[in-house]
Amino acid sequence: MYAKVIVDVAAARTDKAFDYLIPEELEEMVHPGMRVMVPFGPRSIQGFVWEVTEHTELTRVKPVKEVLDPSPVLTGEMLELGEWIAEETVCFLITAYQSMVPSAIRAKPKKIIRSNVESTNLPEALKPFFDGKNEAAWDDVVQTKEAASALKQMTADGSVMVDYLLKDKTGKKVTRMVRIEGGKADEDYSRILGAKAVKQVQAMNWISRHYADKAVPVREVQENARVTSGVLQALIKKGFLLEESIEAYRDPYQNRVFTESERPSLTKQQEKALAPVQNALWKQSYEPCLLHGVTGSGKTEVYLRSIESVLKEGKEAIVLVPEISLTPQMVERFKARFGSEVAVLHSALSSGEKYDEWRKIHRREVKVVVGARSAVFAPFSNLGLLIIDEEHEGSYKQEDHPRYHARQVALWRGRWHSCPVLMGSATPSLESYARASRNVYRLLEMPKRVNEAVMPEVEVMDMREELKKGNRSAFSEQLLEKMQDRLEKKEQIVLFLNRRGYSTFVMCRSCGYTPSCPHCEITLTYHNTGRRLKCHYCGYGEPLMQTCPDCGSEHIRFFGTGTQKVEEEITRLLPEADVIRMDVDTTSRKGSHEKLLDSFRKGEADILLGTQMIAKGLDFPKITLVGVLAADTMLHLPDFRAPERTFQLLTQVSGRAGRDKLPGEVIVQTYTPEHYSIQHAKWHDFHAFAREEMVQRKRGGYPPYFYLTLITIAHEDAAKVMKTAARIADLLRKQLSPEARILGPTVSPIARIKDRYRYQCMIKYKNEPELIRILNDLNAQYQKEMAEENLTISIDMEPQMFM
DNA sequence: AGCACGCCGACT
DNA sequence: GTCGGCGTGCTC
Repeated sequence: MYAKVIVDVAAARTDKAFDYLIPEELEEMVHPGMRVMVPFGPRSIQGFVWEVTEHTELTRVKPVKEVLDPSPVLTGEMLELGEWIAEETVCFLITAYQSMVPSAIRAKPKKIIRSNVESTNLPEALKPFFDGKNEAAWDDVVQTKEAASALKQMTADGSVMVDYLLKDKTGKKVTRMVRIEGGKADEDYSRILGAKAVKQVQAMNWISRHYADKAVPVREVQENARVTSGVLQALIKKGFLLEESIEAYRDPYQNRVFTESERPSLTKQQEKALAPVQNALWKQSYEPCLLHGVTGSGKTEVYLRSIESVLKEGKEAIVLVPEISLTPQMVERFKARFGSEVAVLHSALSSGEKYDEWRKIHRREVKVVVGARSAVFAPFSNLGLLIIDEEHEGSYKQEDHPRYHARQVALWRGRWHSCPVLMGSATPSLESYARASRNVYRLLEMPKRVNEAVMPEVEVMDMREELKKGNRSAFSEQLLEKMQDRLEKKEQIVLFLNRRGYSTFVMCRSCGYTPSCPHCEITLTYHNTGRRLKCHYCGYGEPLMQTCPDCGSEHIRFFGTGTQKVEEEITRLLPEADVIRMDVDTTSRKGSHEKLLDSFRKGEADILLGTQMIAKGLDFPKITLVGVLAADTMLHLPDFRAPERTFQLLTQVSGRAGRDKLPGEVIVQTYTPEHYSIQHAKWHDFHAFAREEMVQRKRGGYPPYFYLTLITIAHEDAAKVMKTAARIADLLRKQLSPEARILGPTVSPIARIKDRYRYQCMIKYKNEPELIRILNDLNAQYQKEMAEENLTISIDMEPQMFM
């Protein structure tokens, strides 16, 4: 028997299956989807078994060395899905497979040297590394020239061997347990053990009273029977106790109690949305559904009910949620309803915790997974439903290899399992909305809020007028007045500003000099903490200059407003208000995000001021005023989705207000009040916005009318980048059909990052069956330059970002 | 991606 | 003469 193995070497030339002989003694143990160690050239590496066959075309095959898994880590479905992802996103197969398993099982083999020479006979240069043992770490030895050269000689004459030690990164946590040896329970221990063994008797009595016939964690006995581990050890030795260990899971939620709140009854519109999903589930048919429900319409309850149906069918469900809205509140709702049947996967978990959650899924111990993007790969084999909450979110697209879109993966899996895929949003992406309009997806609408709550009143403030009145602050008069009003009424305020730091940039008033990053083509942002200028792309920082380095002037001015500056301004204008600021600078520490929100919920602050991250999921009844300080910050970015993102953001943010009994009010400050994104958001009119935006998309040749592919070329040498980009554009024009539009090459919106110049080409197309092949050829053609000269050509199918 | 093989310049 | 520089090519 032979195994076709995808080896763990992410390179163009190794991006295929390699054949290995399965030794007879391993024949029963090797199955597709398992990891194996195989010899590869002079070394030994890991790979995934892709297929087990009886034949090979080759005459010389090496044998599989070791099987790493007792059961496959990749199911047959995953193996096939990986192929699809590799093809669709133009990446290596191994890259696709690696992204499907938790990082903890991506074991890194450690290279070690074994010597078969007496340690005293070793060359002087090597002695310190072996330190009397016959093993040394390869990485340490090759650090110095002398040692490396001595090693080389010894390898040549066979007196040392290089070996690979597979370090178990998984670190399964075990709990030590004891149980009473059969037939020995309930005896008179003080008689058997003797009156002198007080502690041993104490331990046995406690165990027989509480755990007569089952195992108990050692720690529990120690704590409750007040004995030390030595006592238990003695009992094990005497044969009164049996020692065993069970695998423990690190449960990040172990200290929380989730109480099932009352299950709300469904509204008419919720029932209407739920029915088609249930039908598809019962009929076992693939059915993509777009659930368009306004903020506060109760989408989550529809998700919960459809999952209930899935569980009743004995099937499994995946719920995808954007990383930032995967808050404890969100998790709580699922844990409360489905208890221990839920696993949670998100980036805040340690790699060990992620691995534990993954194992629960792998072992079929849970039936529901709630998680961010990569949770779409949860290894269920009997899926009944996939849910994508906030379907429009750009973060579902992975920005590095493999550049997959979780929504596309979810649809693929839905088709594989013949089950419904439920995509929900208050502001669907135009791509999905267009598909729903053409009946490719089933459109489910929930236009009303639950509890008869009304949509908040949105007022648009023209900041140009404020400027004319001489108001240079971040707040319009109206907003400030209303803030004062809420403070008096003890209601809460949310202020949104999509810009962290203190100010956008600083400029010399005398000569106009603006400091920019020496490594990236981007102006530096001023941060008040530490009075430093920072680059938001590479992290470079420098102290704020006292005088202009160009002209020596002392007149340095701050332009633009960031969250830090607004915070300062609030303290000045409304000294009685308590403010919580939330942005990447205040939430970088683990758990701080949660802590800040918690304290706001408890009413410990009046104002929550934050960036993007506060736009979603906040559901606090006392918020009655939402202020968007600068609605047009994202409107003028060089991205065709800018209007869409602005509309989505305004809708999401204003959805935070008036979710309970108290009516909400929203104030949107802008310099372009007439813009359609802002106007339609004001009237909560998604359909009108979509209609108008579709016209723009058609005119510009953008999705959903055209598909896009973005090719970015980067290198330290600007001339080389330009030349290569031009050649690539040329090549594409020659090979693609005349219907395809190739734009560029042009300088990327960020022309240089970390000292590398960037150019890009964009392909707009409707139907190019040869495109993938052409892109693969392109990769092959430049493979050498990419490997040797640090040239990068990155191919992004259906990009979400254009920077 | 590694890693060895191989063919040319400066050293004991 | 040899050590070691890194170009070239292969890995079942």
